[in-house]
Amino acid sequence: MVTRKEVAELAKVSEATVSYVVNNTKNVTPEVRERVLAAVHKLGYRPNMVARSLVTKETRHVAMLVDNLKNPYYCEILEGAQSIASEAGYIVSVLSIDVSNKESVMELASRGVDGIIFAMGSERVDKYLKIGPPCVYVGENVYMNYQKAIDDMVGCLVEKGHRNIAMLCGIPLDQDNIRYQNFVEAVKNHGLHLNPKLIVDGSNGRTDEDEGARAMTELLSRKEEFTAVYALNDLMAMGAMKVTRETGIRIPEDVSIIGCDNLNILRYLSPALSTMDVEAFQVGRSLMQLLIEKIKGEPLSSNTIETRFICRETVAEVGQII
Amino acid sequence: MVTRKEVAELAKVSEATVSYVVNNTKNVTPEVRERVLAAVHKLGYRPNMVARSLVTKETRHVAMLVDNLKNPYYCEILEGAQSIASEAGYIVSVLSIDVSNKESVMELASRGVDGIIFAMGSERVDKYLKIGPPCVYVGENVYMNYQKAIDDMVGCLVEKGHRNIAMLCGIPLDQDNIRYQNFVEAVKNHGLHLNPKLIVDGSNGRTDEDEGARAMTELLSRKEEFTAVYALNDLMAMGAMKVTRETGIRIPEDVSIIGCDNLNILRYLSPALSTMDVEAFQVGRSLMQLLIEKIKGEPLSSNTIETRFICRETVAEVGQII
DNA sequence: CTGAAAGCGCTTACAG
DNA sequence: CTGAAAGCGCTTACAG
Repeated sequence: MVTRKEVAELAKVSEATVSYVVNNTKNVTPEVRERVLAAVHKLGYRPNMVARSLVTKETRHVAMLVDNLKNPYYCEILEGAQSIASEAGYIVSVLSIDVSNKESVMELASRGVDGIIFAMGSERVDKYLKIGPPCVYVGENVYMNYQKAIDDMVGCLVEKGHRNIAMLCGIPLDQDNIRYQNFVEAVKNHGLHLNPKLIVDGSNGRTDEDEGARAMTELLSRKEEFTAVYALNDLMAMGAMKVTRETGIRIPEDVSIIGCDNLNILRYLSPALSTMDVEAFQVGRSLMQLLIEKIKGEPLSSNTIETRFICRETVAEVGQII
Repeated sequence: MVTRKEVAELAKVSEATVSYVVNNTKNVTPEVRERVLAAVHKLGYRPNMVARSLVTKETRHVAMLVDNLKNPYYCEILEGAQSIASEAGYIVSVLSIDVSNKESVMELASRGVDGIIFAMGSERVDKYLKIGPPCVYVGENVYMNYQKAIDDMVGCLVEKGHRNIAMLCGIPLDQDNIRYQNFVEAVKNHGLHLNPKLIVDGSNGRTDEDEGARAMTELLSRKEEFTAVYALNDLMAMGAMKVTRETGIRIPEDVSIIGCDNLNILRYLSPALSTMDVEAFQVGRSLMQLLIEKIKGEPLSSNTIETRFICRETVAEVGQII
């Protein structure tokens, strides 16, 4: 790499002056400016960001923590975040984290990341982490309002004659499982009785297809009556669909299934999965935007994303005989 | 952040000694060592990686460039790369790049990344880029041998009576489109005639569902006879399936469809897409492994990944009436 | 308008 | 075994 020193020598100015014109941070006479620019161009000089970071204390590098990178939902959030980041000169690294690992957060801090996006819906880390870079949390700084979508979903099911709706929870109930709470609320709102045996709690904190399959298997083994299943997210719903089909139960004739996230891929499933749109790309944008504000020390605003129930082919009238 | 200086003061040693024990890089008497460690622990000291990088010239940060982050295939590669990276103390950032953009590679260089993984199957960048960090390329350093899988695929189709097999190419033919070349070879090997009108070239370099839909539409508009379609990757195959279904053509009764990548998600499609397994996770691991070797200046070995045709429900006998 | 100098937090010969 | 000192490539008051 060519350094500032070489540019200074070629342009016959001091190293400081090179910085001044490169960063456009001080008035410089046009002639000097031109000389420096010419030298920069000729040598192909680019400032060493590591050195710059050491003095400015900012790396323009943020991290995004997810619990399952394979979930396309996170890819969309990431793309959203990157769209804002690249405009602002930031770069974002995604890391898969098993648990909310204090150690790995500390390592990120020592790497000098300017901020961290917690994209997984888990508990906060910076509460017991006084130091460390600014953080934003999905569910907190960007709040996703599932209540209306879940209300609509339950309403739609009730209208079609469903009374016994199961839920595959994924995230354990002892953690903040907003979607579960919203579901309980929605069930009440529609005058249904909530049968606790139709609620399958999460086990290992995973929320992927395998967990969906596991939870569905568990649900079936309970021998309770149900005509609809709401899974925490689309991946779990897909796992549940697989188990359901393999058991010989028809979708949607025998059981209706609903997911959440509105993954792009769903449009290619058959039957097409009913779900809730959560505008993941927009969530990513908002998270990054808020993080940048927080980094700059601006008063932290927060953002609410509305979600929306999308009824597709996996939902049908109860008792419909085909 | 607490600095080395504070640790030195608390432990009553020089700053150099702190480095020596933290990095375990020189013999230090046990007593001194203990004193330093105690101070480190008490203060919660972590070395500032930015400062360290400035002198060691390594950031243990690598970048991975992809053309479509939404393709789960890249997520698997990324996970593979990260599994090796985290063991070796590296962190990897993914960046979506529209074209093989020299400018963005230069920016990564000025950020001090230690290396770059080119995961998209596009042309090399470092050929006309003398400076810049070490790079590894999928298709070059990790070579994916599609020939056998594609041979098997064509063989399987021929056996089922197919004679006119179309291909949706995605990557333009003027770039290195290995899978297209392998396909041409395989068609020859099985004594078939290659009808150029059944080859749909890529348009914009995209290789996603939309491009698959576009290419399939284009293929149908040509009014040529065909009974099978091989798409560059699973995403394109899914786009093609959608268009096919919407046109009222049945899969696989009227047309067989084959993709490539063996995305996890395929197991949940119906009919299940035939594809080729490319061991994306393993590809990621190999890429990262090779990159680390290259960074260390070790003689660069290369790696071949074998692929394998997987016949599922989207392939059927030709002319089969149901 | 320009530059000499201090300093960012580290590593690592080198001398004691 | 320990530490004083130079240096990594920058930014930025400060003085001229």
